[in-house]
Amino acid sequence: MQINQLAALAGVSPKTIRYYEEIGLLPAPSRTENNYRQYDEQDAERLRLVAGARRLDLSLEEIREILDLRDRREAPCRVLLERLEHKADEIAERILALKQMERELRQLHKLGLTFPTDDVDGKACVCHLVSESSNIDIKS
Amino acid sequence: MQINQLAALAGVSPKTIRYYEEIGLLPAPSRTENNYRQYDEQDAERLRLVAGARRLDLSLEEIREILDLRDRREAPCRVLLERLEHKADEIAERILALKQMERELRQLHKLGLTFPTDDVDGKACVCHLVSESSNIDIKS
DNA sequence: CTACACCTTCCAGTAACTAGAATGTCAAGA
DNA sequence: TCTTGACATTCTAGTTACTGGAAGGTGTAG
Repeated sequence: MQINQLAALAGVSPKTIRYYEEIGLLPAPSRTENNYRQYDEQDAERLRLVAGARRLDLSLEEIREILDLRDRREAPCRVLLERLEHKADEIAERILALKQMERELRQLHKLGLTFPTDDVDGKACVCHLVSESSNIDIKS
Repeated sequence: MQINQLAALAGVSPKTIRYYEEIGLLPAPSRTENNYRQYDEQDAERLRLVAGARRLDLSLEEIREILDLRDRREAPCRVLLERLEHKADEIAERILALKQMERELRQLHKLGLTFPTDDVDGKACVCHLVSESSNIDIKS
């Protein structure tokens, strides 16, 4: 199959596939006589693993590790399982941080609404609040 | 004050300050006779606004808009206020997406635990689950 | 005199692609 | 037969917001 077809199958762009090949994540495939890349089901499976892992937000480096294990015929399952859990923990943390940030933004917004919106220089302006935002204590 | 001092004041690195200057976010400051950058309180205030906004995850382009308004003596508060709200909405969305992803990862992990961990080729391996993860229906 | 801590510029690299230019190949329709 | 369109190829460069490092100048303390 050609690159476009493989791309559709895995849900990525052809550019992405060439990129993965360039960085050595995917092996260089055979070519037809007109120099088109030629893929088979095995390539598709490998790419699906990559794309699936990407969708789960694993980094290309993490994915490379997993593929390397697989290429050395060591079962990557244990490692993959670990990564999955680790990633979930990371995401949970990220969620907490984002929640905190959302709270701050909403607070700042609410506070800013009570301020005049045409005071360029004065202190009574949301700009000033933002400048100082690292120092604002936000309760609740 | 010198660049290091300004950096400490605003909570960013000197490199970052030079970078901001390079892309025109901060004006080129005056120099001492030995070519060191020389900053004053006004510079500090501007950088604090930038740093504060960055901490709230506004992009440099968004910040540039706000600064441009201010430089044209138009009060940027309204725009900034809008941006804050918009950013908060964006973050809320992102949180939802991440929560979904966390759920998926945990599900996958749990499911993977019930599979053998030494099956490189077989379908009964978490690797295979990941390959197919886009197709898995995750309830709850 | 020599560390040491500052400062300067410039070049390169990060992650994971994406955009675009210039060119080649192939099948179908007028 | 010609041309149009949809594929394919390679290459370069851009994205975001910095960070790291090299190579060198400056200023102060011991």
